[in-house]
Amino acid sequence: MSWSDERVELLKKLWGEGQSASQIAKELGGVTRNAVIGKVHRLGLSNRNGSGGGAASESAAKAKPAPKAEAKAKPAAKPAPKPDPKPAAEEKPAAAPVSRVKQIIPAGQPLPPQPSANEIDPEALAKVSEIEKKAKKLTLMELTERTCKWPVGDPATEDFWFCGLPVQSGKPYCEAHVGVAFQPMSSRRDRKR
DNA sequence: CCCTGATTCGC
DNA sequence: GCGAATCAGG
Repeated sequence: MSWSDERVELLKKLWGEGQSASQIAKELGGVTRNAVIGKVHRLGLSNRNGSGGGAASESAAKAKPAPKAEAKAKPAAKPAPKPDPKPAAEEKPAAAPVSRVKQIIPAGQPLPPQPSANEIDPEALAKVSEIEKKAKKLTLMELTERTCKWPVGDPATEDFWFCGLPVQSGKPYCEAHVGVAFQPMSSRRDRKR
């Protein structure tokens, strides 16, 4: 794979968005994160720093102020070459947070539990619905051992995806979802019955 | 252990 | 120019 014009462009875009090198590598496909990083440097992107011999910035890349400010006005060029077959489906809120997720996932991997119809910490729920906006919206096949496997939406419709955010070490979900998945017992205390 | 980016250096 | 290997930090 070579760095075609378009690929470089996408690289710049994603890098500018603060995507990690590995993430960009995955999206580009055919390259490793090292390749991405190497290219980034050659392109002159990257941070200012000059520690020789190794290590460089400690937490420079992590912080991203708000460098977004460029409206590429490419002349007669294809506006958005998305070689990514993503079935964009965000017309409706489909939101239905967690309360009514149908748990009918094809068989296979670790299946997420269901936040029963119990009352879960409102705070945890709020956190979830908030992070869901940032969810990677991965498909079953894109899940890895380290991506949050929390299902969102109705598996029977197009509005279905997996959270996909980085898992909370060890757990199958990201921090927010771990929050609602593993209730401390405190809040689930018997609902008298 | 997982991850991150940075640098080096043979190709 | 490229990117794997390596390094260094979280």
